[in-house]
Parts: sequence; C-alpha cells; structure tokens
Amino acid sequence: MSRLTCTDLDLLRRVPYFARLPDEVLAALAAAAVPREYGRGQVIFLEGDPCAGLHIVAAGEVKVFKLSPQGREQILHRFRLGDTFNDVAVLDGGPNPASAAALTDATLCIISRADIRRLAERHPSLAWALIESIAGRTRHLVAMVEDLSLRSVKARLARLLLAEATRAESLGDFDRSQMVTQAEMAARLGTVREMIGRALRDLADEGLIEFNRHRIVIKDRAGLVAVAEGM
Amino acid sequence: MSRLTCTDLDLLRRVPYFARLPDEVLAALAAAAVPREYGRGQVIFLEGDPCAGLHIVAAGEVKVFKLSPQGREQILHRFRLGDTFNDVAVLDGGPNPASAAALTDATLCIISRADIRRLAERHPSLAWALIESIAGRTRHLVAMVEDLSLRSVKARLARLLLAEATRAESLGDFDRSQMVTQAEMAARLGTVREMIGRALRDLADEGLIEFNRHRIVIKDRAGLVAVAEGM
DNA sequence: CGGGGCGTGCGACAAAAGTCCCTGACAGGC
DNA sequence: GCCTGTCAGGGACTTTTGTCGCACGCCCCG
Repeated sequence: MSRLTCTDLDLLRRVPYFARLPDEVLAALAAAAVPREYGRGQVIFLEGDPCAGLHIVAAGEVKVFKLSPQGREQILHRFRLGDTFNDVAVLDGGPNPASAAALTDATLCIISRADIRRLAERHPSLAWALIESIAGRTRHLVAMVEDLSLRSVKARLARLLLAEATRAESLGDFDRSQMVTQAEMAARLGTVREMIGRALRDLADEGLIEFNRHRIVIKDRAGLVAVAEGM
Repeated sequence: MSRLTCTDLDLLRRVPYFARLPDEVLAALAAAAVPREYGRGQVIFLEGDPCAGLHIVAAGEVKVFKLSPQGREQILHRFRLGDTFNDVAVLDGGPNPASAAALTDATLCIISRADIRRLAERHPSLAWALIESIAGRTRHLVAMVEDLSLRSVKARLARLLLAEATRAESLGDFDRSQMVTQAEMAARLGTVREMIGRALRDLADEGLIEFNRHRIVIKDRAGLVAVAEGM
C-alpha cells in the first residue's frame, strides 16, 4: 500500500499542471487515486455516461473520440503519460463529453469528481491547476475547429507532422514518429485513410517529406510550414 | 458613480454563472468592471494579442471568430446579454485564442485578468463560477468539432435551426428567428453562403421548413431532427 | 423617387473530399 | 515456413463542397 501511494505520487509529479502543487495536496490526490488497467482497444468510458471522474495516464496511450452514426471516428485528443483527461465532466458535473478508449495496454489513475471537488475547495492551488488544464484543452479545441473549418486536409496533415516532430524533439525520443497508422492520422484530422495516403504522396512528390510504412521524415521544414499555413 | 456601480451589479446578476455568487463578490466584480461601447462591426480584440480581460455583454451582440488566410470566417460563438467571453485567456494568461467583433452596437463590461485572479483567490465561489463557465465553453467546442468533422452541411444547418428555435422559445421572443443573414449562418457552420441557400432549398423541398428572406419557419420538427442526426 | 448597397436566388463549373475496390507487403502466431 | 489479419498503395468513380457570375428585390438615404 505504501509502495502504491509512492508510485502515485511520482506519477502526479509528472502531470505538468500538478507539478508545482505542494506535497500535501499531491499526497491527498494520491490517496484518492484509484489505479486501473486497460487492454489495448478497451473502452474506458462512453460519451453521455455520468461523469467518470478525472483520469490520469500512468502508462500507455489513450484516445478520446467521437463517433458518427455512420461509424466514422474523430479523435479529439491523444493522451500520454502524465496527461489528464475528462476534466470537463469532472469540473462541471455533467456527462462525459466524449468517449475514451485505450490505444495500447494502459494504466490509469482515476479520481472521483467528489474527491476532486473536496480537495479543490480546500486547496485553491489545485483549483488553479485544474483551470489551467482545462484552458489548455479549450485552446486545443479552438485550434481543431479552425483546422477543420478553414484548412484543407493537406494543410492539416502538414501541421500534424510539424507538431509531432516538435513534440518528439522536445522529448528526445526523436524521429520514432509515433504516428502509427494512417487510419489513426485520418481519425485525428477528421478525414479518411485514403486522403492521408494521397496527401502524403503529394508532400513527398513536392520533396517536403520522405516516407515508407511507419516512418515519415521531414526533408524541408520551411516548405511544410508554407503548406500548413497557406492552404 | 454609484449609479454606474448599481447598473453593473444588475448586469452581473444576469450572468448565469455569476447569479448565485454572494453580493459581496458581485460588488467587488462590479467595482473592477470597466464599461465600454462598440459600434456595429467594430473589432473588440484580436487573436494573438495579449489577454484582453474578461468581457461581459451588457447590451448588443458580439461574435468571436477565426479568419483563414483566404479571408473565410469561422464564428466560434455568438454572445448576447449576460454572456461572458475570452474566459480562456483570462484564466490561463495566454494570448486571446480568437478575435472578437461587435455584430450590433454593443456595450461590454471588461474586467482585467489581474482583478479576476485576485478576486478568485479571495473568493473560491468565483473560481468555481469561472470553471463552470469555461467547461460550458469547452462542451460547445467539442460539439462544434463533431459537427464539422462528422456531419454534412445540411445536417449542421438542421441542428442550427433546431437550436435557435429552442432558444427562441425558451426566451419568449419566439419565432423572430434572429438568424439575420445567410452569410452569418455560413460563418457559424463553417461553410459558404451558397451552401446555406442550397441546404435551405433542400429542406424546403422536403417540406421540413418554409422560408423567405429573413424568416424561417419549421414545419416538421421531427423531420428536421432526423436530418440533423442522420447525415 | 432614383440610385446604391446589401442580401438573396440560382445555375454552371471546379476542386476537394469521400467511396469502392483490389493488390501486395509485412508481422505475428502456429 | 505458411497462414491470416492488418496496413499501405493506388486507381476510378461519386458526392459534397466551394467558386464564379449575374440578376433581382428590398430598403435606406439623399
């Protein structure tokens, strides 16, 4: 038990928005957190269900997504170690705004809305951490609306590649472009697999990237930026 | 001066998320609020500029929007009496995530980020009010992403008509469907004016609505709902 | 009462996105 | 090593969305 709590504490320190919280608050959060394991592909919670609590990724990767009646998927966000999700439902008490599923085997720590609320009332620093977290989420969604509404698939893809490259660099796990499959890229960009394939070929024809199954290398960053902005 | 403060207090009570705050907090907010007038079409603040503070609509209507390089506009939200906007920048201190402009002559009350932050630290009830406000904003954006990514223009239009009709009823200002121009509907739905015209004609051909310049009447609500969901 | 400006109606066309379908490559399990 | 399922490559076609162009009606204002 004490080992578990210790592990949770370490995890909480890896959550950017929580890192600066006083130890006391982190300990209280850790005490309230319940770990849970999910297998690859397993559903974590469903859109519309009553608030499933705050989820923190302790291992593996997770997607939060919407499905259309026709079965097409739009991924709202992909979450990794140290990310929190379902903040919105936790903070306003409404139903989960979207569904979540594990992309790989994953371990999550879950804190109920009641616990969060109790702790946030006692510790204003936690309330501010949550506010900054949800503000970041909102900025991401604004960018997503802008993308979907105002940019072509090719431009969106260029932006995605640039963003992933930047993220990979800043994390040191350079160039293992974790982009997995074209189908997933399509779900993130709000289109279909075939469009991703065509857009990749276009970019390669223009000499901006090189790619073969599961590996994409950026050859001309400035050119990619131009595509990302211009169209 | 005392009259002005009184007016501001009345306004703050009309903000849904603020309505239940204790008088003391409302008075402090009112003291910090600066009123300002804008003419129709006037820009209020620009995307990317440093945080412009919390804005509250005291009169008139306002849009928050993004522009593409090609000049197309995506309206993220239309705000009316008692709505607050630019919450995100106020809460996280980053730049404004989008631009804002007055749709009609408008009066806004503006509270600086510093004041909000100071008051929220002193009064946790205000912090929670802000949290619920931004959570609502985030839910709206999630719905917007879903719409743009997974629904046809016709389905989006059906949803918009249903939403506006519901709002109009619940406010008693029934059927004066404030939808103004087709161009604005297009900007809200992420498409162009001509598509709105075609989609309206389609819906009319199917007997679901009737319309002539500036007046849209829903004839078959269930049918509209079917269109809104199905496609 | 005669413009102008704005919003609309509508058709022809162009481009972007999506669908269908089939082939072949690769990886993991047996 | 072989079989099977998943993923990618890519062509042909359809549908949806966006662009262009122009005429019309309405309303405001001089």
